[in-house]
Amino acid sequence: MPKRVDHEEKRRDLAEALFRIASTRGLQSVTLRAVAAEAGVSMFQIQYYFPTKEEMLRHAWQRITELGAERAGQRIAEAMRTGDERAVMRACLLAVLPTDERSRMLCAVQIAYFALDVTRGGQAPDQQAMMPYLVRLLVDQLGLARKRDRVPSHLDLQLEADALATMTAGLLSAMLVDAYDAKQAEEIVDYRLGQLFSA
Amino acid sequence: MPKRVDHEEKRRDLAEALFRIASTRGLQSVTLRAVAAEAGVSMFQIQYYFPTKEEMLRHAWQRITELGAERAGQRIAEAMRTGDERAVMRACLLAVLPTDERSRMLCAVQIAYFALDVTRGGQAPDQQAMMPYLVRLLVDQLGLARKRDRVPSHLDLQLEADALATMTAGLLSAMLVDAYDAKQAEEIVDYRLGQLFSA
DNA sequence: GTTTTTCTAATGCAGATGCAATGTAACAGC
DNA sequence: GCTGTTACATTGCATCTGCATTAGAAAAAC
Repeated sequence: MPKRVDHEEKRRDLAEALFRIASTRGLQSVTLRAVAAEAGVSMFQIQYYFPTKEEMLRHAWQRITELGAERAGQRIAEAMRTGDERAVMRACLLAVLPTDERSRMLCAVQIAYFALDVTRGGQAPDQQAMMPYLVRLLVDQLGLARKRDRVPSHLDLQLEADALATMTAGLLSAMLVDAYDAKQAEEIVDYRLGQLFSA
Repeated sequence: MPKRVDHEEKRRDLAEALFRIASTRGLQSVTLRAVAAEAGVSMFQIQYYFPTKEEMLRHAWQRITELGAERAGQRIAEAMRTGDERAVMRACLLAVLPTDERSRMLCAVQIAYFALDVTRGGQAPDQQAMMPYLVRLLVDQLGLARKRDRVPSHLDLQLEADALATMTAGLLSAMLVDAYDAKQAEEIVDYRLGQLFSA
């Protein structure tokens, strides 16, 4: 057999090129030729590794959720090791925000995919899977904190978690248009958590 | 002079056709021919009323912000007549959410434009103008409420307003993918306002 | 050396796209 | 009733799109 190539790695590289185009020129500028040029390969390779454009976009979406879950998972797992509910919740809320250039790019692309799904019948399988997971985690942590009397018992855990999760989602959008920066986002999240864990 | 036509009204009609396409098939499906077909006119009319496609998209964006501001403005003005700060804030937070089919369509289109702006250098003039305006209004209302001892004095008005505004933005996105419905959104908003105005 | 995989390079193609040119019907003012 | 402006239809065009095909070469396992 000839030059052995890791197909999955190659696909990941091509997906990165796609991200670069989508984040700087928009998802509608993602064409087979554009991705090929950005990746520095011939247009044939794109067709070689992806049977169709739709499949390329689908794979890139899968990849971006993978990267996002990886990033968030690391930070949350790290916070979980402390056993501090507030730290875990803080990690949950901040881990998905665009804090550096890399995450900013990925978030921009995610927004583009999100808009595409919203405007086309609403098939957003992974988008719908992330939010409920985040909310459930927050509810659980709040439940633990309540058991330890770290948060007041009169709180509605579900509604608190909903409020926090949606706030983070809005914060993500706002940060992408530079309405808030990373420091301000931390401040807002810490302020809210402070309210819950103080009273 | 011949058949006098209200150009602005015609442009509004064409913009509505554009919204219908963008909200059901995505913004990348908005072509001169598609808009013409959707509006039931010849393709030439599109070119006649808009010098270029870019200009058509720009006009439609301007129109959608106009419609949004109109809707929100009405509800907020109505609430302001009561003189109740909590009612005003409630109106601010709920007025921008997609509660019926019409607003849902417009919000979907807005998200599409938003994604386009985020992924293309970040020129989002009106997007950046709406959020600060909403936050300022919330800060003002909180200030009034504090003067009347309706909210605790230890609140950080700016951070509270930021938290509420971003929560609404996130709620909007979540509602578009049916993660929450209008009733749940009201519940969350009322819960949060209840916290502020009870303690 | 043979074979199989990976890739280049070139090309074609049918459809869609934005845009422009040309032709024409209607209606207001004189 | 002519004239000229306005509103519109039709057609064509260069370009780009996704997708397919072809001929061939480089490279590593056998």
